[in-house]
Amino acid sequence: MSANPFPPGFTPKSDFLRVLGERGYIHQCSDFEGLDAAACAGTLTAYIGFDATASSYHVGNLLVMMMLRRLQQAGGKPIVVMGGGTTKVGDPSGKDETRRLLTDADIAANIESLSHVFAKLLTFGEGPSDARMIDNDAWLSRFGYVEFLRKFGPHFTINRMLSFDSVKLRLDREQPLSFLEFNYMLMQAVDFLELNRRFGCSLQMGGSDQWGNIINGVELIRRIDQKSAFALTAPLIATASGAKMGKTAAGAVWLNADLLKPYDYWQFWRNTEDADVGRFLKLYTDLPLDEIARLEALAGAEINEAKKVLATEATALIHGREAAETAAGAARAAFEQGQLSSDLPTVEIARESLAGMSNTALMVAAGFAVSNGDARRQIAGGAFRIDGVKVTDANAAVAVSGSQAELRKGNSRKRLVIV
RNA sequence: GGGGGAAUGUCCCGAGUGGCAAAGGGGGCGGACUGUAAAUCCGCUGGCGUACGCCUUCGUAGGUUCGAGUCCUACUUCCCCCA
Repeated sequence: MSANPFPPGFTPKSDFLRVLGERGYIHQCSDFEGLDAAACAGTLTAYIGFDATASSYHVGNLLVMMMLRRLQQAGGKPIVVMGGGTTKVGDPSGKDETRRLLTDADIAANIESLSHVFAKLLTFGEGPSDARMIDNDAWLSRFGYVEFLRKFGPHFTINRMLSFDSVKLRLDREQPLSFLEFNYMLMQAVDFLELNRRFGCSLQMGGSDQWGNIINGVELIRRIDQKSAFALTAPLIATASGAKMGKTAAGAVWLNADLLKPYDYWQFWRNTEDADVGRFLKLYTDLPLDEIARLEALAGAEINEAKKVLATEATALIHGREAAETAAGAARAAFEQGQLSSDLPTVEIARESLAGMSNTALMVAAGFAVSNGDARRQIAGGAFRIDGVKVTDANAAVAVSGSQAELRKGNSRKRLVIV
């Protein structure tokens, strides 16, 4: 059981805080008592801001998305703020160098591609606890420079801004922090103020690296409107062996299906470390806690059953129940029955081009190697199999006679080749 | 304004006397062992070529040299001291 995230003597009365606490989402809160009272008093409206710097989110972003889902499940109203405006400036938190500036067109394209995942996790609409999505460019771009400075500048001191981790990290590493980025925290604070006024949004959530940014918003609301608002952050999730969540060989574990196939997404969860299964079930699935407790208690090789449940449930949330079952079935056929499954991710190669193709080229084509040299080294290390037969000669022609074959790299990465 | 230092393999940290594809970690990948896990041990970790090999890399741009990560000049960014 995870440690009690609440201060001594505090027991939440609201479903929202109780569930977040039980399932392990809570790292820090500006005022547990006040937030709990607000959650009990009526519909709690909370927001999380999301960057639009890439075309897909990855599992590292999933945690806070789940917090919005929990809020809605508890009767609250979630607001997704797309950072169309803030992305024009760039959040320095957690980055050790300045990102290249994105064009407005890039940002618009990213937002389009990013929005879909929220529809999977939240119910949108006009009802009291329906989710809303809003782009902060709507208000941030309206301000003139002098107007912005006069309105909000007096409420921030450089002394304090310099003390925030996002700034200190950059300074300590002797990396430049541009004035542009330095302004990011003001913009995020203004977001919170604006949402508080428009929708009565009184809570901002985020990752633990957002604490400083969120607190700035809480204080701005108190100073300008004399109202109370709250900050709540989630812990940084790492695996039991300390690796950051969501980084694998192939890069980030993307949530968009065009960047990472549901099958591979399922595999990601299937390969969870034993020690993380219970924690991840609580965070990344909707299964009830007693069911999770049962799964978590499985010992030895039986814990694999829990991992399959985790994989299927987590995949169903993002890619739908059907895709999750398909992925589970493909894995069952490929791993447990040793059969070819047409549901494995496939690589299609024309018969003519296969004729003279070397094993090296095939491995690159399958996405198992990033370069020919990499493929050669992998083959030398015995990493590559075709239909279970280890490939030994990197330069030999591919030995595939039928119309399809199973490619395998390492113990667990599989692809189907269709000729 | 003056003086002194720093920037290294585009994942991170970090050695580096003019001969360097560049020590060592971490991370990652692969092999063995397993349960598609962890731990442990071993191997790999710039690109192209079957290969003697070729190409591109040490903040940016020039220069000296047969040869430059290493020396010189200018620039960019950061740190420290003096004013």
